[in-house]
Amino acid sequence: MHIQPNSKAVILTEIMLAVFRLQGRLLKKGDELVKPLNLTSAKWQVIGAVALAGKPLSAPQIAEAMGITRQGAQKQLNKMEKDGFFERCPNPYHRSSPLYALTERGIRSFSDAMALETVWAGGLVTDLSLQRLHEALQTLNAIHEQLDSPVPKQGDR
Amino acid sequence: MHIQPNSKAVILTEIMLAVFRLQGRLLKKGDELVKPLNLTSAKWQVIGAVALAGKPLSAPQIAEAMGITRQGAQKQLNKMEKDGFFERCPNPYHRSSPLYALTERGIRSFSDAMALETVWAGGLVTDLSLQRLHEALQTLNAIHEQLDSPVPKQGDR
DNA sequence: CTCAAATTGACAACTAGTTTCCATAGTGGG
DNA sequence: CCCACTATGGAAACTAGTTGTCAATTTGAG
Repeated sequence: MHIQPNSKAVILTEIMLAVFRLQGRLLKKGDELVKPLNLTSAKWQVIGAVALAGKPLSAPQIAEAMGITRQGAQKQLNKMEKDGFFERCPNPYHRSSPLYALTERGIRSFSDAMALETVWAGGLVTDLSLQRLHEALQTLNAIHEQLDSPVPKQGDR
Repeated sequence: MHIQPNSKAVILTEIMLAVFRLQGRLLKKGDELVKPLNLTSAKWQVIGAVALAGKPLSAPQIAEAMGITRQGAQKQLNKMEKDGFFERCPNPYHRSSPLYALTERGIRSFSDAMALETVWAGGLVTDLSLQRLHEALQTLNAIHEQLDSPVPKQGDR
């Protein structure tokens, strides 16, 4: 192989592969972690989006917060409302688009999950410095921003 | 909020969220990138696994290389064989588990995709230093290893 | 007010992966 | 050789997301 080991493109490719592997791992770990709470990683993320907002949100708002499509979020919400994690309440700004509020059960699930996650995450990174973690986070966010910017798409208003 | 902003657990949580966001973005970008080649990110990864191995592989070997389940890889392979990217050839070590070899078309798709990706990746990271990218990669891999370590697997050959 | 555009929810079909179960093929120990 | 065990492929049901279509609601320009 004659690939230059210091080429940015090559490193970026390796970062991409690392991101894919990590994502799979993290989802699986998350599923294990919150299984005792009758949650999955996906449901946990939905609950987290509303919990962190601190107020009921509409389905499209939740989708935006999670970075998934409106329909994807709606699907989860329909199931999770049926399962008692959320309840619909009237949206003063849009009669036919209800806000989803966490029920007692939903709130309890979120704080239980957060507690589990804090313990797990704290034990995971014992031999990585805070500095290193910070820099990695910044680098990932920088890549994400560059991914967003160069394709303005055709959506100019 | 009394969360310590410098707590490792908090940073790790943010890294996890960044990984999720990035993964979604990268898959979408990958789909766009290889769409002209009649590929998707998933198919591209399967082709890449075999191409990088440099020799035909069995379905379970491909699954392992990709970090997905045997059945997941098998599904892609069944479709991609039908679409002419792979052809089965006899496995001297296992009569009923064929090796999957890239066809001419598969080889061409891989090199076309790699060319597109190199151009794209090289243009993406203009304002990140090689050093930063390297460190981020190492950090991600370190996290991945720590995720893996408590659950050792069995199984070569 | 009215009509066009945008937003929204429901639904269907699809991609890509998972788990589970089954039948068969290969392997090694007795 | 035989028998238990493992590896494999196939199929089905499932999770979680996507795109696309449709009808109804909401909004805003004129």
